[in-house]
Amino acid sequence: MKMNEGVEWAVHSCVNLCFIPGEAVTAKRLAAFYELPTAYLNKQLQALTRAGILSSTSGPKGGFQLAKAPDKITLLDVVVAIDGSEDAFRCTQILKAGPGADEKADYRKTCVVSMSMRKAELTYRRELAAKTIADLVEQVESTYPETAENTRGWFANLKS
Amino acid sequence: MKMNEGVEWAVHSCVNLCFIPGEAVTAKRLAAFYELPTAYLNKQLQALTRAGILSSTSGPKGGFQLAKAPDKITLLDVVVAIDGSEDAFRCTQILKAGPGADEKADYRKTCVVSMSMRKAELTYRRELAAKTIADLVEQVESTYPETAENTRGWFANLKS
DNA sequence: GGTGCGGTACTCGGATAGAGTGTGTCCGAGTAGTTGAGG
DNA sequence: CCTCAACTACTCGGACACACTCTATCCGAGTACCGCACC
Repeated sequence: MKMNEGVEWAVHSCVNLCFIPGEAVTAKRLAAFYELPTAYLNKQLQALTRAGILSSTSGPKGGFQLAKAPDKITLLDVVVAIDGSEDAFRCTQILKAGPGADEKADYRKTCVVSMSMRKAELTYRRELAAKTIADLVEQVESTYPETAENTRGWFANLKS
Repeated sequence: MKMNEGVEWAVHSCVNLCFIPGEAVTAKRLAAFYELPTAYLNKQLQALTRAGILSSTSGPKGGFQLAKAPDKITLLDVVVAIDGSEDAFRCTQILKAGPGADEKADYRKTCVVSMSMRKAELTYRRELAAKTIADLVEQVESTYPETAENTRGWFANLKS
């Protein structure tokens, strides 16, 4: 059960975008910040764009920026955008192949195994949904006060 | 983020083994119950054995049986045995490549992104750890009272 | 000098290879029961 | 008739192919800016 590696990049990039509001930042610069492969990060940002989390602009002066307020973007949104919305536990309804099975039953809802696994995942998703990008930014700013300014400065210098 | 498919088989098999206590059941019979590929289910049962959840016996009259009391086997135990104990979210500490990074810092513990993801996973694992195989068996017996006897009967008939 | 048009440089976007892991299968290692010969 | 040993049949256990998804990359589609010709 491994999550897509791009989720980490995506979340960090969203946080960084919060430090540079009202400006389109290219995938190239976002990638340079963490020394990531540009093309691959671009792919993740595309996924975020498709999900409506970012908005993208082509051409010179183009790039990505947040499409929504940071407090409206949850960690779950980002995870789903990159990693898909499917549950980790896939109930294949093996009970249907068992003896005495009800062909019409939806065992994803009645099987106690499936229910337990789903319940656990639900708490997981709920936890992720409770955390927004704005929360993360706030946490960073209170714990590492210089980070915001440093990041802004770094991106400003790279511009030249 | 997809979990190993074998987890579903493993949990169901553990539950079935609870219905047939004190007897070694072969992978072949367990597989036949749900029409699963025998060799592959065997592989999962091996993993459960390595984890100390099942005990195995070779030769005729051999097979698998629970190595512990059902109320000492949690869903988390089974998931870890089959799917591994690694966290789904892998913090690669990309902050280390960023500007102003502390080379000695362990960002798995200080990075707010990593912390949030880990916290969510922790609630997930806690939920799984709170549910035992015995709980599932009890749930089945109270919801579908005839299942236990039917299962026992099915395995008894197959023996011939 | 002002205006409009074409070229250029730069960006995102999707289509395309390569690597790693999950999925499925096969044959060898080990053991209990059976059967046969010998005492 | 009893004992023992070899054989057989059956099981687990790990090694071996196959397929799919994640990882990584490249080239084409689209756009703002710049420069030049024309009015």
